[in-house]
Amino acid sequence: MTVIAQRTPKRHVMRNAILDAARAIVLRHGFDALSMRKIADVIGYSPASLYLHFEGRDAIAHALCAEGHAQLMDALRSVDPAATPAGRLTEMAHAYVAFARDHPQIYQLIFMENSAYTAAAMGHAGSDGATTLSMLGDPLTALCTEEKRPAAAEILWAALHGIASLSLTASAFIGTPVDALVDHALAPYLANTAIGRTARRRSSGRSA
Amino acid sequence: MTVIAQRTPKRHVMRNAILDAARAIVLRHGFDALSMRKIADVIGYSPASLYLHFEGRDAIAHALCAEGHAQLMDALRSVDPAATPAGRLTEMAHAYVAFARDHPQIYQLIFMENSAYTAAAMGHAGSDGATTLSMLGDPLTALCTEEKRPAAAEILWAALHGIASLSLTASAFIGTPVDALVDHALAPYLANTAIGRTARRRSSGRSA
DNA sequence: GTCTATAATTTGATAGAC
DNA sequence: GTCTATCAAATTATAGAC
Repeated sequence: MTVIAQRTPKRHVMRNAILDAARAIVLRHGFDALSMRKIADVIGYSPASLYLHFEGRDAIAHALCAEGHAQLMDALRSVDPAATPAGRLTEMAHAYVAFARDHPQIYQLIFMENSAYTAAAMGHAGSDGATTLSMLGDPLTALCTEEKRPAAAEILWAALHGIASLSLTASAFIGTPVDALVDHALAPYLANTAIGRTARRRSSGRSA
Repeated sequence: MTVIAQRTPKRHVMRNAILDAARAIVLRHGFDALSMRKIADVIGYSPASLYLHFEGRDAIAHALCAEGHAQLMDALRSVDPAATPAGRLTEMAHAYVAFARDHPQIYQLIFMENSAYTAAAMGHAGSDGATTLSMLGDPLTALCTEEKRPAAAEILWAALHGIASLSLTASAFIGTPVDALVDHALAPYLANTAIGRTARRRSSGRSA
């Protein structure tokens, strides 16, 4: 932690510069537009230099996946831990689709591209072992029987992903507001927790 | 219909040959692998000839979208029209996810690539005006109040798409069988139609 | 560590002969 | 309608100088 850690001082700096540039390109023009040359241009290095820090384009994509997933986990973690399980679940669900709406290219990279990228995102699983499923499973522990919880988390995740994902590719055909869809997906879990009204209030007061 | 229709006899033939080749490439190696040259190689024509029949790669992709969506509509239409609304809804939902499982590259092209391709698929909307939403809405007419039907169709579609889509990219993280997830998504609509047992039976007896 | 230079491909698309 | 030939560009990745 004192001397050894400084053995390669600039390694992280350069790596981060590459990832910053890559992230910017993906955010602006989508993942297909990501290339080694464009990254090199952005950071003012030659393309050859990138290979000193990453094996290739795919390794950078994998890193972006892990990073994006961690970002999503942070968003889910930002819910008020003092709230009731039902409240936390509601917050989390809305935060999930909001993340997809606010970072569509990242969301698409992580969950809509292919199973390798999804695995790169979930496999790494943040700095701890958190995944979308475990995050949703947490507030569900109080709302489901022990037995039904794993399946419940997957069911809810699938519902939220369906909403988030269709809102990116098929928004022209979805007339119902996204937050109303989310509230509907949550309804079975909140049936008699008297938080229905809260959920309904959230639906109205949301913007970009 | 007699003379005029024969004015351009081979037009459709060539067009179909191109689409057949394009479809084969997408099915085998995914949409990213689709290029004008590869199509030309497959059909034994020069790349230049393709431009006589399609504006470019994107036009071919659009045609594949429309075709793929029509194929999905056919799958949904193949449910027994004599069955009860609840039965038809159940059949349709399972047919939907089965289509995604059996034609993952096509499903991804239509619903997971971008909104332009989704619009190209849904906008065309088969030979009639059918879309995923209207197909699901049909059996729902008998199971929902008139008012709730449009939203119900979108909610169900989102749930099914979430299941289908995650089963393609995140299957490693989904432990619950796909058909069980579908049955769960259907449950609210089938609450008291006594078809729950039928749905449960379907879940066990499915294969590729 | 970084650069220059470049190899080796692949791409979409077009001009013009036939 | 189809082909040959080709353009103009982009891509990943590497070799070797510094």
